[in-house]
Amino acid sequence: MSARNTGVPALLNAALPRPVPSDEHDQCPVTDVLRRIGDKWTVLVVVLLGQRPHRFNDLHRGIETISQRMLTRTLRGLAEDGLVHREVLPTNPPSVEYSLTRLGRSLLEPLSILAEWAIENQPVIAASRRIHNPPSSKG
Amino acid sequence: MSARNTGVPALLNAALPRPVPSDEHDQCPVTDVLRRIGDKWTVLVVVLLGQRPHRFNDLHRGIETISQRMLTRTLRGLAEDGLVHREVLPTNPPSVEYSLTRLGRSLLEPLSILAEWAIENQPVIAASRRIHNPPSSKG
DNA sequence: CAGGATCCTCTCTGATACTG
DNA sequence: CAGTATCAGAGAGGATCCTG
Repeated sequence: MSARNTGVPALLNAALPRPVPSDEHDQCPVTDVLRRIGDKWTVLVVVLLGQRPHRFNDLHRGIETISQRMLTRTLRGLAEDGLVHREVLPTNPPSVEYSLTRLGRSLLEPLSILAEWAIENQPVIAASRRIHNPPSSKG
Repeated sequence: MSARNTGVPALLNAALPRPVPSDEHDQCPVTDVLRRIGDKWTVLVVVLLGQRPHRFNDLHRGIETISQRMLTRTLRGLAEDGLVHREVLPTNPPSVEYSLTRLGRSLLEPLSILAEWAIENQPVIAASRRIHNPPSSKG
C-alpha cells in the first residue's frame, strides 16, 4: 500500500503550478499521447498487435468496420510515433507485417490499467448519463 | 513481480478473442473513456479540479487559451459522466463551483500512470517523429 | 459571474474508385 | 496484397455577440 492508496497521485499533483502554461499545454506529452490513443481505432489496433503481428488485410478483416483509409492512417500514426514497426516482406505479391515495438508493448501496461478503470466504472458512468439524459421525462 | 513484470497485461490479452466485435467496439467502455479524455481540454480540467474545486471563471483564467464554449462543453461532459460535480452557490451574483466526484478522483490514478508513461517516453516518441518527418531532406 | 446562441474553420471518419 | 486519391458528412474547436 505504497502508491496504491494515494488518493491523488503525486505526479499530477506536483505538475501545473502556474496559472496556465497555454502553449505548454499543446506540447504536453500527456495531452499528446491522449490525443493519439483517443481516436477511434488506435487502441484496438494496438491491442490486436499486442497479441501477435498482423498483416494489413489481416487487421482489416480483424476489425471489419474499419475502412482501409483509417487503418492506413492509424498504422501510419503509430509507426510515426515508434509504437509500431512496419516491415515489408519479400513475398510475391509483397506483404507487409505490422508489429508492436518495445515502446508499443510498454504502452500496453498503462493502457490496461486505464482499461481496467473504464470497465470497472462503466456502470456508474452509464447510470450518470442516464440521469443527465433522461430518455423522456414522462410521456 | 506479479502483474508488474507481465509483458502483456492479462486484461488486454484475454479480451477480443473474436474476429471483430464491430458494434461492440462502439460500446466498449475503454474506447468510450479514451474518447472522452482524448479531447483537447478534459484531462487538464480534471487535473486542475483534482488540486482543488474551481469556479467557472477560475478555470477559465487558469487555462487562458480555452474558450468559454469549450470550457462549458468540457465541464458539461464531465458532469454528465459523473466525474465532476456542479454546484450553484447562493451568492450574488450566483457563482458555480466545480469539483471532482469520487469517481472523478479515482480516475486520477490510472491517468497518472499513463501520464508517467507519456513523460518517460516523450523523448523516444519525439525522436521517432523526427525520423519519420525529416525537417527537410537536404536541399 | 456563468454561461447560451451563432457562425466559421479544421480535423476525423467513412465510402468509393483506382494503382503497383 | 497493400495501399493512394478524392469527395462528402459529422463533430471538435474557436471567435464573437448576447443574457439573466
